[in-house]
Amino acid sequence: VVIYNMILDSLCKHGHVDDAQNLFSEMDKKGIAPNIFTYNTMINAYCSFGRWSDATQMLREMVERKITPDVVTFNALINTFVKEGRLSGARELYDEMIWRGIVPNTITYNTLIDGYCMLNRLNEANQVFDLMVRKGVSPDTVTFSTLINGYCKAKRVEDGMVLFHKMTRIGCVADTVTYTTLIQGFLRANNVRVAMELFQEMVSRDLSPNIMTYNILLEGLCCNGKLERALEVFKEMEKSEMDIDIYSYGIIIHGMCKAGKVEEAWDLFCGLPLKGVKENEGDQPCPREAIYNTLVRGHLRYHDVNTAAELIKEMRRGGFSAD
RNA sequence: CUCUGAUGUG
Repeated sequence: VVIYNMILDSLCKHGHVDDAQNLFSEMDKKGIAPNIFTYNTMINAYCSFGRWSDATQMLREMVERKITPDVVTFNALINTFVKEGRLSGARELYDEMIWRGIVPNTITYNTLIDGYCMLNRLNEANQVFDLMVRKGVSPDTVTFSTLINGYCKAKRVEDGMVLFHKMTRIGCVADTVTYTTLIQGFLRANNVRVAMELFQEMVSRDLSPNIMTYNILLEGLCCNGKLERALEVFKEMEKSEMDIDIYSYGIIIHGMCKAGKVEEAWDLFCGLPLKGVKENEGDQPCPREAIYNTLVRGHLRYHDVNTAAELIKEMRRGGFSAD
C-alpha cells in the first residue's frame, strides 16, 4: 500500500490525476486495500484540480469502507475552500471537525490564516492566530510567513517586520520563504536598500536563495530602475548552478527594454536556445510568447517599427500570437 | 507514504 500511495501521490503532483485514478482502481482489483493515506492523497488531488465531484465521491467511498476522515482530510478540504475565498465554508468545516472530535493542528490554523490574509482580512487572520495559541497549538515558521505575507501584500511591510522579530523571539526560525516574502515586500515599497540587506542577511544565515527569491529580486530591481544591480544578481545566478527558468530571462529582457537597451535585450533573447534554458513544462501561459510581446513593445516604444514588425513575423512563424 | 506559506513581466 505504501508503495502504491507514493506512486499515486507522485502521479497526482505531476498532474496525471487520471493515471492515478486508474492505478487506484487497479490496486483495488488486486485486493490491495486503500488506507487513509490513499484516500487523502486522492481527495487532495481532486480538490486541487477542481474536481470537486470526484473528491466527494472519494469521501463517500472512504466512509463506506469505515475509514474515518482525519485531520489531514479536513485540512485538505478546508484548503480548497480557502483557495476559493470561501472562508465561511472553511469555518464550517473547522467547526465540523471539532464536532467530530478531530483536533485541528498547526496546518489547519495556518490554512485559515492564509485564507483571511488572501482577502486582506488581517484582523480575522490575527484572531485565528490568537485562537490557535489559546488552544495550545504552537505557531510555526509557516504561520509567521503567512501572516508576514499578508502584511506585505497589504503594503504594511513594517508590520511584517514586527512579526519577523516576534517570531525569532519565540523561537521560530525564519526560512527562505520568510525572507523572500519580506524582500518582495520591501521591493514593492520601493525600498531597495532594506531588501538587499535582508538578502545579505539570509545568505549569511546559510539560507540559500532559490529561483523564486532571485526572480523577485530581479523584477524588483528592474522596477526600481536598478538594471545594473539586476544584471549583477543575474551573473551571480548564472554562476551558481541554479537552473534559471525562462521567466528570469523574461524579467531581464523586460528590464532592458524599459531602460532603452532594446538591442541588448534582443541579443540576450537570441542567445537563449544556446543556454539550454528549460522551457515551460506543460504549463499554461507560454513564457516565450510573453517575451516576444515584451520585445515588440520595447522596439515600438523606441520607434523601431521595422524590427518590431520583423519580430511579429518571426513569432507567427513560431506559432505564437502577438497581443 | 497524504494536508498549509513566497515569484509570473503592459
